[in-house]
Amino acid sequence: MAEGKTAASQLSPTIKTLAAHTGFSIGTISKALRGSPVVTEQTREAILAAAKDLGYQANARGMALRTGKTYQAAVLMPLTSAAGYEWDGVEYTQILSGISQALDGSDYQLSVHGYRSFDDACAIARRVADQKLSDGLIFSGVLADDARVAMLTESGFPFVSLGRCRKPLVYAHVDVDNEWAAHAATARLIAGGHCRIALINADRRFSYALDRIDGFVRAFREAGLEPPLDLIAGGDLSTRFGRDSTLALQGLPQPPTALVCVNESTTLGVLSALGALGLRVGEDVDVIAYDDINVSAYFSPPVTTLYQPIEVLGRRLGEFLLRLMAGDDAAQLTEVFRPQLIARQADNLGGRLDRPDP
Amino acid sequence: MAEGKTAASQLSPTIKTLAAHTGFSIGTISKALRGSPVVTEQTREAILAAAKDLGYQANARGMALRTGKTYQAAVLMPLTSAAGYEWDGVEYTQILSGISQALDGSDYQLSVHGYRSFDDACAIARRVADQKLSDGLIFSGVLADDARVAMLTESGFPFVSLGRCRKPLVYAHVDVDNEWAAHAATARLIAGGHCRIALINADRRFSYALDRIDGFVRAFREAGLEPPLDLIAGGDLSTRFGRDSTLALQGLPQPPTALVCVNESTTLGVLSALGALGLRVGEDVDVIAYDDINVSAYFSPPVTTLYQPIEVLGRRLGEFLLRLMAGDDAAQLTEVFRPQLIARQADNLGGRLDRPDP
DNA sequence: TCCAATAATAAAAACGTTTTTATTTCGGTT
DNA sequence: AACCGAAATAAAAACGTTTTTATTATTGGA
Repeated sequence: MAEGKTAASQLSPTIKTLAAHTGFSIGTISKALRGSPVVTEQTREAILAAAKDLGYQANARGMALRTGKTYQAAVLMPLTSAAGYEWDGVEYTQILSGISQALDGSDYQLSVHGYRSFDDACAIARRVADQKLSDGLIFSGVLADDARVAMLTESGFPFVSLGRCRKPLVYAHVDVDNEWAAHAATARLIAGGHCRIALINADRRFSYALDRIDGFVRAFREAGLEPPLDLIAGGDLSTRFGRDSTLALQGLPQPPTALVCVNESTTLGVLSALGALGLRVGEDVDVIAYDDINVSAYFSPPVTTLYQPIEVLGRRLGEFLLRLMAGDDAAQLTEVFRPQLIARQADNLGGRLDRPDP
Repeated sequence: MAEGKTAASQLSPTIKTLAAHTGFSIGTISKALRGSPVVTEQTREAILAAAKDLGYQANARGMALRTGKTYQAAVLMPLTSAAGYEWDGVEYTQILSGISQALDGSDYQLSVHGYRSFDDACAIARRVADQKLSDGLIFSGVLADDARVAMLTESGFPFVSLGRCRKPLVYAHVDVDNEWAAHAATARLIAGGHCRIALINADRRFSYALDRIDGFVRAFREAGLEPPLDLIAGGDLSTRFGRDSTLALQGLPQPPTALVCVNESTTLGVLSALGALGLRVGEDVDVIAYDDINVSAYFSPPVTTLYQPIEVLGRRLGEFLLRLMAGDDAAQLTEVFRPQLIARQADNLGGRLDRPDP
């Protein structure tokens, strides 16, 4: 009974609604909205006014179908399903937060793909690129020889990685200067009089784990010492790993007198193990940690850290991806952050570090 | 020069490609793929074989445009931009992990929308629903009177909340039995001989903060005691808040002898403050904490917790949303989890709790 | 005064689906 | 033998855009 128009006006307005209201054709409407120079200023204004009036919002699916774009920015996120590893990957909240902020003003939506293993991550990356599930991709946990980086670089699919692989490929990335940081931490401990220093590290297949070993080794070499390679532990970055590896290391004939920890999750496990062994941090043992979620200040005692606000990295990841999708050159979109050393009491060995050199 | 077919075969195959290969019309192809009963078993098989052969994958954008669905499940995620609050919201990694797992086999993609304030969250929820940016929505941090719940319930947009509001509305939700948990923790401490018990709680506008106060108060009432309302602190759930509020409480004329902490982030701050004041946890002061990321076991000393694997809640959120989007009744999609008390040494007050009753 | 060139807009096609409507085929009735 | 109904499939329309092509109106020049 009621004419169609009435019913239609209930639904969200389309470009056709605008056409009916303004009297222009849908093509003209589209051009006006996209800012094409072929429409008169006067027409554009009329159309924009009508669009505002009716609360017109372009239908993302229509655009997506026609243009082939998805207006999605995808992130690969590690799933932490195992019980006891709940703290694993907590930094992802920060990363996603940063990316989300970067994408905020843009036309892009943030979509998250969970993966269970590296192979899983590769398969998903391939699927995203092949099926064009998104217009760009962000991921972390880069291996020294990372299949995702290789594959996506070759196919030209836009992506930004948090971390660098060890192949001479050109691609957009954000990273922390892990070699520098490990060197700084180790050198500081060596200066404090330590020579049995442990490195609680990630698994060696990760590129950043190798970087850290490099920095660790360099600090010893520069001091004229042989690096204690037996004190390098590699594993998942869980609290449990931090605890277990510390217990194992302290059971050695020549246990470490200081530890460099690769993130705060493991650091908590390290502190827990040291406490259980009756070792006082800052007196019996020194600890320096990588700081990813800025919580080390609250450990007892507070731990000296290399701090890098990870959310800032996340924001940069998002910014880079936007620029990449806008056509910028990947070679220009790289940044390596150098973390900041925040000295707290726990690596001071009872004030020894402050003691003037003899 | 080369015929069009060759070029087309490079791109991902569409329903038209299948039509050309099998000789059927695109309508029949579509019906066969969707499992419509009108096509012969024989044709279906032929079509399915061809689809497999060519690696056909339905184009999500085409489907989306035609059906009006988006095949997106959206999650509202709080952004934690302030420096010093990096640990805020770390549990979101777990939540997203759980949701992602639930969505894994489905046709739905997980998309994340960050928000900066409650009003922001409301605005985004409204936009998602109005513009149909997704087919369903998940969010947490429910207020006692939550505009999102009210708005979405009224509009009929599918959503699942982590937490319940205090209005008599029917909607899908997952929650923790916070009243029970606060009661359990408080009663345990009262049984241990405490009567000056503090509750380090979230802001009172959150529904779950009120639930916890209810349980806290009930435990005192049941013991014939007046609840110490002056010892209820409310704030953001940061580590800093845990520390600051503990320092403030311990400065009172009659400071608390025990604390119930509302999550692990604040707990770390509480422990940090107690350590700074020279108070030994488990001897001078007792602590029971809500356990959200299962890290309390590594605190020094380990803290007794009410443990609920939050990833399980996340998975249930995803499952409920899928069923809701499939047309299930929201009234049936509710679940309240009761956390598990994991007794550790730190709420024992030097063994007092284990002492047989006189 | 007329033509060509230009500007502005309209019309049509296309993206890849699903769904509705139309057509064909075939076995069974009358 | 003509017809009917059902079954299977084909054809067409539609979702909301963008882009290409076509049309109309306007201007300037000879």
